Amino acid sequence: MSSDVSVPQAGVRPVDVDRTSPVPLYFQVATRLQELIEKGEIGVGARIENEVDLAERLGVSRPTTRRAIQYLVERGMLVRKRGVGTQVVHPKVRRPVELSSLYDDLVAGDRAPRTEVLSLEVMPAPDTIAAALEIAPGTPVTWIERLRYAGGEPLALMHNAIPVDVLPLTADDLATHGLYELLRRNGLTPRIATQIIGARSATTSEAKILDEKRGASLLTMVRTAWDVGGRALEYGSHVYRASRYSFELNLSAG
Amino acid sequence: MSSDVSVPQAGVRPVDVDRTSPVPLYFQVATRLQELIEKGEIGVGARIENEVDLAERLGVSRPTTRRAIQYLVERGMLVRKRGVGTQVVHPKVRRPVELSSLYDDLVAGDRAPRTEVLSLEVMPAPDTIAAALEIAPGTPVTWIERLRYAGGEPLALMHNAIPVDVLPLTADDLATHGLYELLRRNGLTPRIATQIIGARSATTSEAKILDEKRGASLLTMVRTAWDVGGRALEYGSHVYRASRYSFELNLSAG
DNA sequence: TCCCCGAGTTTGTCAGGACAAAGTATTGAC
DNA sequence: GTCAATACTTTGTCCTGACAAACTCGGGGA
Repeated sequence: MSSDVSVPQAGVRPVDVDRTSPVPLYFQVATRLQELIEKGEIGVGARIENEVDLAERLGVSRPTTRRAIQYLVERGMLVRKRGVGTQVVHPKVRRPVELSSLYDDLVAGDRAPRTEVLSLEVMPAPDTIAAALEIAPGTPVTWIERLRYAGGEPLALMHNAIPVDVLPLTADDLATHGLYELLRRNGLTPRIATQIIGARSATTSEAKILDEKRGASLLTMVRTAWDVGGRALEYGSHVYRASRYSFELNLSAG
Repeated sequence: MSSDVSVPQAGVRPVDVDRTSPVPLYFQVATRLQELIEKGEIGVGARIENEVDLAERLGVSRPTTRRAIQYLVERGMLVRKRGVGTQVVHPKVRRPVELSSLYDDLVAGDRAPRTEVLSLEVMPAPDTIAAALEIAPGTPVTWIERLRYAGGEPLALMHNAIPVDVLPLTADDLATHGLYELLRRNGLTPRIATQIIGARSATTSEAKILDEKRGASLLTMVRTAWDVGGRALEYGSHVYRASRYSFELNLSAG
């Protein structure tokens, strides 16, 4: 096999682990390996040393080494095959990162984002929103309408509903902070969300607000986010100018 | 704590594991636990038995039990806290499942899908496609144009490019099998993909093919998929009728 | 009554050993 | 020379044992 030539055994220098440190040994090993991989010192496609030898040289047990490797395998940096060995995968294929967090970071990437709170009121939840949030219809929610700008242009019209017993909100808060930032600051961590992305033509009023022609294509996104306890934190129904915005996602299988 | 009342200890019947089976013990235990949780026999929020007792009653070692529990923790069904125990999380919060695989399963869900191959030819890759696939411009690729129906109506117009040295394709193959099915059958497993979802208005010819009015909103999706080795397998540029289709995604954070 | 401290519980980390299973490379027979 | 059986390498599974760290809860002291 010619591939053997291009798959050199990569070594990890021995003296590495610090047994006085409070950070677990397996994590120290994993971090060390990750560094070597990211610096390119182990090279894409290279086989790393086998578990047994690596454990011996680092002075830790095989289960500890194994756990370190497993950690990196789960993060998508390594691939193991029984009877073969453990290889470094291509950087392009890494990042099992769940998904681009939300939407803010996308606009924040290059263009100066700005958010204008058009309205904010507490009202009883209508049926559709109550259903999405899995709360009783009529439960008081804070209903927010915001207009997001990027690069001086309107980008998105966002509607959100947050149950008041989840978090009371004021317009001042939202003027300076993102909704998710406010949630997190109050100990409310969204864990999963379901999104539906679609498209439709702009209504006359939407077109006016977003500075588009009537009938222009809009991207729509409806989302509900839950925390660890399964409590719905937020419902959102947003429309984006398709001419200025798109969703980018990285998915990983297996 | 009143929560103790609502958090009963849930038991797992002892005789369960089959040591003659080729399926690993930890997996047998994990499967058993998962069944109990999904059937609701352990109830949301309930604490499961502690590792040590569970291991003893099942007749396996603690590491094995631990691994089984860990497996379910990683899948988002359980949450552990040191000094506290292991709890069943709310079903809504489960499913760190990466993402709905692709598109096929969505239409396959309820409506009878059908695919018509409009054209298939081998041609040198134009610059944009070559760039997306990270191959040299002019490298021969199979260029496919397909029309997907669901429930008797046209749903999407799909364009794909697959490098011929990745997989040679024929129209017959594609008439009866999905593109990803063909890839997988040939040992080509897409591992990650980047997608960009946007929207725009239909051109006249698109509107005609898709049975829409001119200027109707279309969902657009551009995707490149790579295998474990970082080799680009497929480039796709698809348009969907926004009136009949939307993307649903479940994302999970941290 | 309130607070702090310690005992008990439960998960987290780590070691060392043993065998099984899958893949690769070598050897041997034809 | 080709092919199949064998030996070897490497990861996968499983065990026993031990101690540490985080959390809960009850008792004792101020």
